[in-house]
Amino acid sequence: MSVKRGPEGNALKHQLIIKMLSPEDIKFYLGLFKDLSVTDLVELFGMAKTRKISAGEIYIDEGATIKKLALIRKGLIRAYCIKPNGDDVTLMLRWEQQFFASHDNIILNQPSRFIYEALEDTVLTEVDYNRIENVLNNNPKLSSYRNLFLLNMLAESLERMESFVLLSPEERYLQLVKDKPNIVNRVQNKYLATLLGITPVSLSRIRHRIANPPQR
Amino acid sequence: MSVKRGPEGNALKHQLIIKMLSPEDIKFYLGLFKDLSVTDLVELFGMAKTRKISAGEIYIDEGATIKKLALIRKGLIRAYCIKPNGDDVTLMLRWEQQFFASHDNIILNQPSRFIYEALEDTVLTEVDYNRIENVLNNNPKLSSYRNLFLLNMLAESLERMESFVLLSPEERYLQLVKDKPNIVNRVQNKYLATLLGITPVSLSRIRHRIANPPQR
DNA sequence: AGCGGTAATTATCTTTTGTTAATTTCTGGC
DNA sequence: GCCAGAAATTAACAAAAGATAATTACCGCT
Repeated sequence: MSVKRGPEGNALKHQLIIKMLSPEDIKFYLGLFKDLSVTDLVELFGMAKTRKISAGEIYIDEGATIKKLALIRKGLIRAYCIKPNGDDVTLMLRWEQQFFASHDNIILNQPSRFIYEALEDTVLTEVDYNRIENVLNNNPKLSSYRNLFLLNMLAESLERMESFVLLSPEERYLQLVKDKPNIVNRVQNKYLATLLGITPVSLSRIRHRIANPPQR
Repeated sequence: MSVKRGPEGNALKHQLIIKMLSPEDIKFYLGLFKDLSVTDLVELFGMAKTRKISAGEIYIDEGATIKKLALIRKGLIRAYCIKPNGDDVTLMLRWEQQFFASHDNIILNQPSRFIYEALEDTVLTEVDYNRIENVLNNNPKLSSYRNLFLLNMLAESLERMESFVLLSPEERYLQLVKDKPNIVNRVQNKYLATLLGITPVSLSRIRHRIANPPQR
């Protein structure tokens, strides 16, 4: 009896966990992480919860300390913060098939300075980073996946940084329209403006300039 | 004989490698990586080379493809790129005890768009990332160190990004002076200006405004 | 100490952005 | 389909930044 306990226990655990992941979930994750085994997927997402957030609702509030890591299945999330003078500034937009995390909590280990709200009705899969950290550390395949994600996030962040140094506001807007036209359509201009580091009024003028090029 | 070959070979290898790392090097690295064993350090830096670059010299040129990872022991490195119109823009500054890498090569797997030059006589320890990648992947302690570094780089990059969205050019300059006064002193203003996303002329005016606040 | 080249500052002018407020357009809810 | 509130645009003005050029300050080198 005692001999079989270990394996039996594991098998049981897996069965239970697999029940929490629907077949569609498994299929979805397998599509995203092509070279991961179902076992690894279950290990990662077994303790994941699905959450629905309706448009306008706040997902992570300022001051939060829970290390949430979420994958967006449907919808759109905006991270913003409130400047001392009161107006809010968009720092990040995330949409379908993208991960995001309260980065103050996970990266800087401090209460979140940012607020994460849903701009559309949103469905996401969330895990508590504390609970998966061990799994990530001990499973080499998952470790290298985390590494890959960090590299991707870094690349994205560096690219955005470059855009501020190398491009004018107008060029940044044109780049955004070119690279993410669907997002431009889904998000209000006032949020896009602060994301680009300018005011909504200024973005409006830029759009006007683009539509009416100065003829001579 | 054949029984002892493995261990013996390893011991020999270590001895040879340790010879390449001077006692000062070992001490230096131990100070930087407090919880790494000497064995791990040797594994990482055993194949590292020391390079001296004199002020004004280029370390990595545009179009380079070698995945260099370097630790600055002394001196200061500037990464910049040349815009289509011809003027150069500083993207990054790195100095003592900091790592840097040709990030186009390592992160994006493409020829470097940037040029890395020494602004001062510089001494650095360099490794070919291809050669240490296996070591990093297979040694859990080193893996988690790499992870930590990626997180730090990400945090830094995000902070810089935030500064572009949340602060005015003047506030960015004040922040730079406050956070890195020694770097401000070591680097020419024209390089600081483009790092802040403005022109040297504009930085000069900002400095003037700060020195002569508008009295009323 | 003096020379020459570069960096930094200043000046002038143009363009762009920020700010505030008014006006128009859009949109969701009934 | 209408109405209220929000978003986007437009307007008007102030402030800041870009561009170019001239001037001044600085620095390395002999």
